[in-house]
Amino acid sequence: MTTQSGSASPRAATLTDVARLAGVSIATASKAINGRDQVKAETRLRVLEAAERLSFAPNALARGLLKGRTGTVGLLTSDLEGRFSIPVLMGAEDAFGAGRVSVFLCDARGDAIREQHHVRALLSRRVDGLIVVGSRTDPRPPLSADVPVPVVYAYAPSEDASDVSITADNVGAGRLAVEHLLSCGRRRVAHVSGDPGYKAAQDRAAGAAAAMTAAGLELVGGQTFFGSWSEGWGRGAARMIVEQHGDVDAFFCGSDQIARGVLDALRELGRDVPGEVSVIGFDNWEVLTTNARPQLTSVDMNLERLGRVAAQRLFAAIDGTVRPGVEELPCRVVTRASTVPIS
Amino acid sequence: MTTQSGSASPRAATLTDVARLAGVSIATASKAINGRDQVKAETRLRVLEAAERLSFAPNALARGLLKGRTGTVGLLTSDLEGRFSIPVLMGAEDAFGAGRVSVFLCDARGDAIREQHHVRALLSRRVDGLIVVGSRTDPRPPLSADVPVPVVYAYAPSEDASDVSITADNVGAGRLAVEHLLSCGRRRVAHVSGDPGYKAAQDRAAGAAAAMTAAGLELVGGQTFFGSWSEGWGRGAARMIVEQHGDVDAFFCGSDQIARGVLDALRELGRDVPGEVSVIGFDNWEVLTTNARPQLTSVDMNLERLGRVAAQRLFAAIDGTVRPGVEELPCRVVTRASTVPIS
DNA sequence: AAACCAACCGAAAAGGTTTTCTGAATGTAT
DNA sequence: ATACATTCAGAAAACCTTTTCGGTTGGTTT
Repeated sequence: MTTQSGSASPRAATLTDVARLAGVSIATASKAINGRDQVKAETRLRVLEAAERLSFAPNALARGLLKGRTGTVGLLTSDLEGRFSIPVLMGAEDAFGAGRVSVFLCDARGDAIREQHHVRALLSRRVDGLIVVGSRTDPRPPLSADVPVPVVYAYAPSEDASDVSITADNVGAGRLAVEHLLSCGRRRVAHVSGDPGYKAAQDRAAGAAAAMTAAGLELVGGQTFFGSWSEGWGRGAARMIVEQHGDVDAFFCGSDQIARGVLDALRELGRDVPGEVSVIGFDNWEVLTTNARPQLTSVDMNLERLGRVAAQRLFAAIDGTVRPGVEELPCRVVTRASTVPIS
Repeated sequence: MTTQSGSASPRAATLTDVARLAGVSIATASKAINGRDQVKAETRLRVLEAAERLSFAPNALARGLLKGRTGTVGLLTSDLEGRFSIPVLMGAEDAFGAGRVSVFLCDARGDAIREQHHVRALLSRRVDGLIVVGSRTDPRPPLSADVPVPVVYAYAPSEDASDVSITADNVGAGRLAVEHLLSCGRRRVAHVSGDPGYKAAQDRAAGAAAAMTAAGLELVGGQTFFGSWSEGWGRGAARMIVEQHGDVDAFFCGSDQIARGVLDALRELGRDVPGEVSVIGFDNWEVLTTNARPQLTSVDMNLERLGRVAAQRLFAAIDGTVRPGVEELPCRVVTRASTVPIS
């Protein structure tokens, strides 16, 4: 049964209504509500009561029109389903939500046309700035140059070095992971990673290799085993490596999914984790790490922090202070049962 | 090195600029741009060229102020990290993005105070409507009554039956899952589910029991085995059930995580899936289903569609047409290797 | 008593767009 | 040539808030 809404909303209360009810001019009402000091305490009280009674909410459109600042920012993501954008987005939303800023969310689905379309819409709404969130750490083409508001690129940096970009330090992360394994007393470390077409995969591998070299060691097999970001690849790679290099005593995996596969294969091969072999994953995806047997140590990219930092940089840029270039935030190792020191 | 931005953005072009450049009044410019028919073709062309040259974008604030409609809606979610909100959000974003509507995203983190705060901010920005997305199907308290714009509740319905709510048909989903297992020739179906405090768990269990009854059968153990939404519980429950009811030939799991645990346990017990036992999960979470051995059949709640429908209902409500009550959308079974007909 | 000061309030402009109504110009019918 | 219809352009109001500046009131100083 379809009905017409008899919506009992006559009209949202305006400052004029408040002023009339309080028996003052709109100028005074405005000053009273905004805490300006040109109004007597008693009058202010009267105005505030009136505002309360009418549940008055100042019209942000009118205010934005007047002040040139809207207190809104656009958050442009390329793929919401990807699990990297979400934490970044949360961090940003968090940092903004603390203040008086609201966030427009747009998903471009990796389509440049759609992205352009969204940018236009956002500019038309006079956002104060934009955050562009990518799903890979490979640099991406910048937005068309004539965007009249500050832009910050998060996770996926801009190709243009004069833009402001925030991303995760994947080289450092690779180093951290290997150093953690070494600190557990391991020496024969294999690195199983995903699609080599990802810059993140290459960076982590570079960091891992560097850390091994620094310790006077070499990765098992003398290389990184690239494949796909799947459990299946993890299983296959682990079996192959154990067969060819029986003395392997640690796996640094390029993702938690790969690590899950490695863990499964090791169990089936009768290798004890963490007794004989240590395993560390990447991404610290709770649902995978905490359900693994044993629970999985993993590298956390701190994406939420990344989002927060991006928001802060955007704030700064809106206030006119910019620090162009790519800022790489450190990752951290979250230790669980799959890596323990050799006793 | 921090620098002051020499931002080369003098000022966004306004309609006045366009009009001046085209040598017409702003009224004519407006009409030309908006396709009104009070303007000569040749004049319109001149205006459009001018607008193009200045890359003019009409100020949505001014327009919204005047027309009373802003073309924005608020999307209020209670937990972004939860994986149920995201697809709904995507569907809604999608449905809106197709038109001229932009979406404000707010995450209340399950905190009523923060929610209230966000609602106020959104109303201050004069959104045309609100979608409230929950992370569980348990009914939730409605927003405070004096919200002057239409509200649609998605996934988590409102406790107030006169509100508009869209959710997933979990009873029907339970029935579907069991019917699928029966159609594969199974008769001894066990139902392993998660936290019984979730309405979704109860609903699915009810649907499953009903389907068994309708087929003249009974669930293995005469009940649903509730526990937690984890792989660990799936493993433990499967072991227990196989021990106590050795003739079990199918598992309906309350989540894909539980199903993963069940699959692991069955493999370790030497029970062949899908040869001896069929397993069906719930949520159709790709990363879990497609990486399972064998790949996991699962019930998909179609959350993206749910988001889209919510957006459509909101559109309708904004246009004055409302259909109060809880609308339950059907789920569907996505068949993979873990369930095949007995040959 | 005159001049001055402080405290408070209100009028008005500005911000950019849409829409209505009036006005001008051109063309058509008588 | 006059009356009239038609087509197009522009002036102005409206939307709601903030802020500046001028004005009023009452009290204080010389």
